Amino acid sequence: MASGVSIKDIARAAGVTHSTVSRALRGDRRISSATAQRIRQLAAEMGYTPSAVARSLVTRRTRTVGLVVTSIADPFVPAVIDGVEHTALEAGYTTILATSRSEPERELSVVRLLQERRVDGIIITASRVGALYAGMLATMQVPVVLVNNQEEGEYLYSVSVDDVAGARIGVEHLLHIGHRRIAFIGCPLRPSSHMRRRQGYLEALAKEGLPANPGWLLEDASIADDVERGMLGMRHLLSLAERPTAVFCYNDMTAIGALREAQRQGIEVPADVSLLGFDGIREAELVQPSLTTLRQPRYEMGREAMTMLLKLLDGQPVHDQLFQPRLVIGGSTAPPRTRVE
Amino acid sequence: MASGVSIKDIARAAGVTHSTVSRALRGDRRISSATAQRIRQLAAEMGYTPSAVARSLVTRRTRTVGLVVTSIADPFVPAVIDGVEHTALEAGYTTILATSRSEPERELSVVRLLQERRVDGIIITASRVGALYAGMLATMQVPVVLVNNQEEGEYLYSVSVDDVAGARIGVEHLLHIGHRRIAFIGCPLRPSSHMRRRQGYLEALAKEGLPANPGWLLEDASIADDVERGMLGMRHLLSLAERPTAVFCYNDMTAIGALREAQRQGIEVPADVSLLGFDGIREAELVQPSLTTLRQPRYEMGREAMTMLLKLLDGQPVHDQLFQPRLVIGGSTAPPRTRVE
DNA sequence: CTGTTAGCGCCTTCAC
DNA sequence: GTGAAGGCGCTAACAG
Repeated sequence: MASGVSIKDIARAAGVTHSTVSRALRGDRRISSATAQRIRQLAAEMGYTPSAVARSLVTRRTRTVGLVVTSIADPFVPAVIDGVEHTALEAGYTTILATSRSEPERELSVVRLLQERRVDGIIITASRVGALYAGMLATMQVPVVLVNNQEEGEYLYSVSVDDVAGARIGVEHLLHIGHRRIAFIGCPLRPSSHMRRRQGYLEALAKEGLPANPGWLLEDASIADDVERGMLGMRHLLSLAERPTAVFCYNDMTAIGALREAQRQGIEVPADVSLLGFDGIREAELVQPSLTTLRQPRYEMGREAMTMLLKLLDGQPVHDQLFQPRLVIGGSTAPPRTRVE
Repeated sequence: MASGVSIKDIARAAGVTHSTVSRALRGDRRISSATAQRIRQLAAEMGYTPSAVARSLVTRRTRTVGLVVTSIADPFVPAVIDGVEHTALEAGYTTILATSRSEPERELSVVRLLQERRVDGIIITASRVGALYAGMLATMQVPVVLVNNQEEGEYLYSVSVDDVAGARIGVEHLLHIGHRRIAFIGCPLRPSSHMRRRQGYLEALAKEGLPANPGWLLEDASIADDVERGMLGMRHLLSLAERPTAVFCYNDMTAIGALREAQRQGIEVPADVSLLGFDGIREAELVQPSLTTLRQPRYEMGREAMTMLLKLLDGQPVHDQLFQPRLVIGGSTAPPRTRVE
């Protein structure tokens, strides 16, 4: 800890009480501008730095929020952090960062740590135990906002992307340019968005009167790494007698894996097979061809989560926010080479 | 803030003093295991969560470190955060994250904020005002560790990558495969590493007896965005009567910009011009062709910075660490098509 | 306008 | 083995 000098020291030097110093330093109108001036001067000279921990003890607010993310290596995460951190700082709040590595126990222990730190509120992205917080909210008096909660069930405040609509719009695009044989490489390890994107995929097919081919619906829960799951998924699809002409991938990193595998086998994208991603991460623009994808407004979602938290801390009512993803057309989708039926 | 229950409440319920509770909860051997057991039981039932802020006030340690980064959008940053955060958590420390946006004033105000929070130590990446902390270290009693400090001058503890050696090795690789006309697109906005990479570049040329062509040494301080500076730099180089056959770019994002511009003009990489990056970020592997680059062990550098901080907090002596970047050969470099002289 | 007093939740001698 | 008392640095009534 720092700067041994406290308001008492300043008080002594100024010949006043520590409460006078406290007031002067915080700009209380009741202090004569003369003494206030003198005190501020002294504080600066003596190198005084107020102690947020002492203040927090008495005000019972730390002006600190906890931000729990799965992993900073997940390309989805950084922009969310950015949105949260900027909004927090603007409001004079500090952000404590913690990673859960997508492990439920770790997520809980990290939340406990944040409680001890007496954060005023908590934001959790891709929580796998979101429902728990509804109950905990009673005991722990801090509000929790979930971003893209990954567990079905009751929970309180949330900011999410509309997975169903996104998937539907994306698959509709594929249908629109002529595809009829469309596969889906999912990610059951993120149960909530997996099911929702799957649903949007099925809805789009159904609307077109197309039956879902179960052999084209990949739901492998054994592979955590997105790129690898995309590669293996693609390898499987390409080995089928009846190949799809387009593949909707759970997210961009999965699509990148699929792309890599296709190119490795000399399959051309999009000429031989079209690829659709989800997320709109920077990497999607860098690969060749660039990915057609559904962009999540990640920065804005981070901002909104923090804004929501600020409202909750202010006692204002809030309602859940559902963000619409936007279709970004890249080079990975094109009409199928051979029209089927 | 949370959980109204304090050790006093537990004391009352257990029929002992709050000091007994304090001891029992922290496993003081002097408390009979019977009462200790009872107290722990009670604490759990009552949903007690110790207050780190109250504890910090008396112990004068927060077990918290501040981590200042330029921007989380900088692809260099996330892995460093990861290394710091993991190491911190292992040691029971919490990480407060703050971004400086590479603005010196903002960096300083953020550091002040961290001081108020009474963090035990601070880690700053790519600081532009590193030297200041040497002086401040006297007043503020918290140690500061700099990662890739971007300002020449006196400072205390640091973890850096060996820019000179990295640049030299990279350019030697270009020379080795036959290039003689090698340009450099620098980044004067990061003064320290710019100068060092420039130096390594010049040293490698000199060792080969090659004069440095000033027209091939680009030092534009007016463009902050790496990709854009790479694009414009490349455009300029391609417009020259005497074109280079290879370009060493300050970092990978700059190289990606250069690559994009070359491809836009129908110039083939590496056939027409070779490209060398620096950093070894994930994006370098995704572009076509993948970049030849110098990989910085970013995660390890984050770990080392935090480890160093822990030692400092423990009163142990530390010495600066210089990490060696590793040459990663990708598809962006090849022998020049036409041998010159 | 300024001083007095109390207490936030916890740790820590010093007694018993 | 446990209690009593004091204080970490600050804010917040309540007096004057």
